[in-house]
Amino acid sequence: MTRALTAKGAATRQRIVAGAAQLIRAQGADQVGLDDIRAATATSKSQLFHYFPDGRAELLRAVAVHEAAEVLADQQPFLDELGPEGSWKAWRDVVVRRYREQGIHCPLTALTAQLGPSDPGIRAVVARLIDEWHARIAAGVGRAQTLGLAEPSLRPEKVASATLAAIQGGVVMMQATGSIEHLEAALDTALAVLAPRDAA
Amino acid sequence: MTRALTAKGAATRQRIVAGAAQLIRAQGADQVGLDDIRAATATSKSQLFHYFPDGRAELLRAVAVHEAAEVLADQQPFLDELGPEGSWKAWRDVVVRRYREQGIHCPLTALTAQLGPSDPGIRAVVARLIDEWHARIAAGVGRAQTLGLAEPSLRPEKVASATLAAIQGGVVMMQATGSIEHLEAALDTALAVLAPRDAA
DNA sequence: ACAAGACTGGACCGAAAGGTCCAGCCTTGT
DNA sequence: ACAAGGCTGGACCTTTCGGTCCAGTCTTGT
Repeated sequence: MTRALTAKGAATRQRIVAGAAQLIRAQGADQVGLDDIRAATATSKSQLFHYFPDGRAELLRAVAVHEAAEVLADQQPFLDELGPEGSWKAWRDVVVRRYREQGIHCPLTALTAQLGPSDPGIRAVVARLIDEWHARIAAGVGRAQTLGLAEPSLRPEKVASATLAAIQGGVVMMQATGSIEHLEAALDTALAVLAPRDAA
Repeated sequence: MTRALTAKGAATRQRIVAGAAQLIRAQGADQVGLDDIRAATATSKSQLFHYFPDGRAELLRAVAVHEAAEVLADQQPFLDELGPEGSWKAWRDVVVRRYREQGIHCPLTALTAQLGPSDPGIRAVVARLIDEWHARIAAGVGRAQTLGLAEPSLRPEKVASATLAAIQGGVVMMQATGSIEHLEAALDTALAVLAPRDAA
């Protein structure tokens, strides 16, 4: 952590992480070797180990951090504006579109299921992402309640858990079946408690 | 498929599949090599390839089939008795207990995320499991409606999608955070539409 | 200008793991 | 009893892949 990185070095490191993340998103973590990353980022073996002395494991942790930040960034500004009328649908559409476009490739799933089990560090990164995501949704529920748009008796954390689980579960089902319908149905159902008249 | 298997051969094959499934459940698919399976099942390399000529890939497909059947079997008889008053809670408790006990090790997740992406055959097995599971839940919703215990306007398939997604998503969140609370909250919320007074 | 050290290229190594092969044993059907 | 062929053991091959090493180049601070 006390390494001295020049501007050039930082750029190279960033290029490696971004390139590796893209490969992993597209092909799955266990399908991507250091050689693939090396080729995709126009680097050499020694550069990989220069910037990530602990090798593959450290690089993958960096990818996890990168992807976790990306997941939240993709939902902005909608995620932090949850609360008002229409804000839920706008966010929902962003989420659904995002998963529809990237198909079966979910960075979170790739990291949790493929790397998490054998790497506590990555597990921690994903756990923090879940917590953060959960907190932001819960905050939105709270704002909706303040605005008088949601039942005051609802517990925001519980609604947030259900909503987030609907997304994650919908993605799992999409990855298995190839259909995005389950995701839409689950997310709509979870959000129905906030705007009952929108439920189908 | 037209192979001639004696009783002894079938038993050995079954032992290999069950042993491999257990290892994969405990350690993750990519952590289990043919040598581990060989050691755990007291077999030799040639036996593995005798019963699974296509090697590792074919064996993993067999494990997928085995695990998929297990997932549904574990929920019986509760799954097929969904509908009446109290049946949902009984089933919910079975599901929650099951995941609480096996912790972060979910056979479905292991297969989908670790093997599915690179093996269409396994994807198909998991897809069929999802469809079957979904259909059984939907059937239960239909029975509840017939019994007058659920809103007739509910679409059973949509409720089933939301419920199944709540389970899958809750498991993903449990694997990441280590807490089963999200799973319980999500599943309870999804089932709340069937018995509104039970919702917290 | 000139060290110090950050940066880069690529050959090389060793372990791991999937897969092959063949020789010998056991079961089955006639 | 005796082939035919399923069943088993284990040595061996081959490729992949993470990781090491070293020599050489470019940057930076003084």
